[in-house]
Amino acid sequence: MNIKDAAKLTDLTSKTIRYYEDIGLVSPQRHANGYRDFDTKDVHKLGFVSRARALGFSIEDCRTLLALWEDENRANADVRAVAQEHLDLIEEKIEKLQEMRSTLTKLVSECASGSRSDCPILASLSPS
Amino acid sequence: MNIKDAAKLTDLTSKTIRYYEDIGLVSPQRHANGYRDFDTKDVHKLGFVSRARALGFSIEDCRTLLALWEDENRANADVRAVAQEHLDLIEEKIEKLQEMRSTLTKLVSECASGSRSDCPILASLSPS
DNA sequence: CTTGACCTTCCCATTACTGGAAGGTCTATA
DNA sequence: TATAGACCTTCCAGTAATGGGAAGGTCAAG
Repeated sequence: MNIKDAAKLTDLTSKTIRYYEDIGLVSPQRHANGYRDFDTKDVHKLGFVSRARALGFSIEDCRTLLALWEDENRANADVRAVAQEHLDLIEEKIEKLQEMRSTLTKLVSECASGSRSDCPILASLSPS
Repeated sequence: MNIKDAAKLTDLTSKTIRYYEDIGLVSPQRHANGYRDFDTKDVHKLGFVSRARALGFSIEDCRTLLALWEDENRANADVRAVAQEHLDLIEEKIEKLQEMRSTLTKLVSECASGSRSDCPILASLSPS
């Protein structure tokens, strides 16, 4: 299967798939003309990575998860550890963003309601 | 004032300040020996940017906000618009992250509780 | 006069791609 | 058979916002 078809099946772009080959996530065969030839296994791997990325896993996490996926003797705990670590990162990001949101929401609403000429948003950013 | 002192006053690093000069956010004078010389106004600008960055504003947002800050005739609505747009972005990110969190939390807990050999996390990433 | 803490510029690395140029290949149609 | 256009290839550069580190200049203290 050519790259575009593989891309369609995995919700990736051809560009991205080439990049994934560059960094060693997949290694499709080549046709005589040099075109990449993706088999079922390649497509499954790409789909796996695509879904993991959609859950926010980093490429390196994906690499690890792929290896675990292909490892008959893996321990579930190893997979769980990767996911848990990622989850912790997500929690952190959410908290940080919620803090920003809280501050900004307040400033924006103050700025909206006041008809005065000084802007609460700029004021909060200005040196005290 | 030398760069390190400006950095300390603004919670930035010297590296970051040099970068901000590169991209035109500040333009400190130079001493005869070539060292940057930050005056009060430079430091205020850097502090402004530092605080805006801490609220998640992009560098380009910071550039816009700085310009508005220095514009005597600015309209509050302009500032509010920048902040509101940023706020919308933050909301989006939070929602996306919360979705990821919800999915991952479920998978991790399933993986933790089950003593079976198939891993729910890997299973959810595998091709259907 | 030397040490160590600064300062400078410059270039490379990061993350996960995306865009584009230059050129080769395949297939269908005129 | 010629050609259009839809693919494919590689390679190079750019993104955001820094961080790391090399190579070298400067300054103040002891």
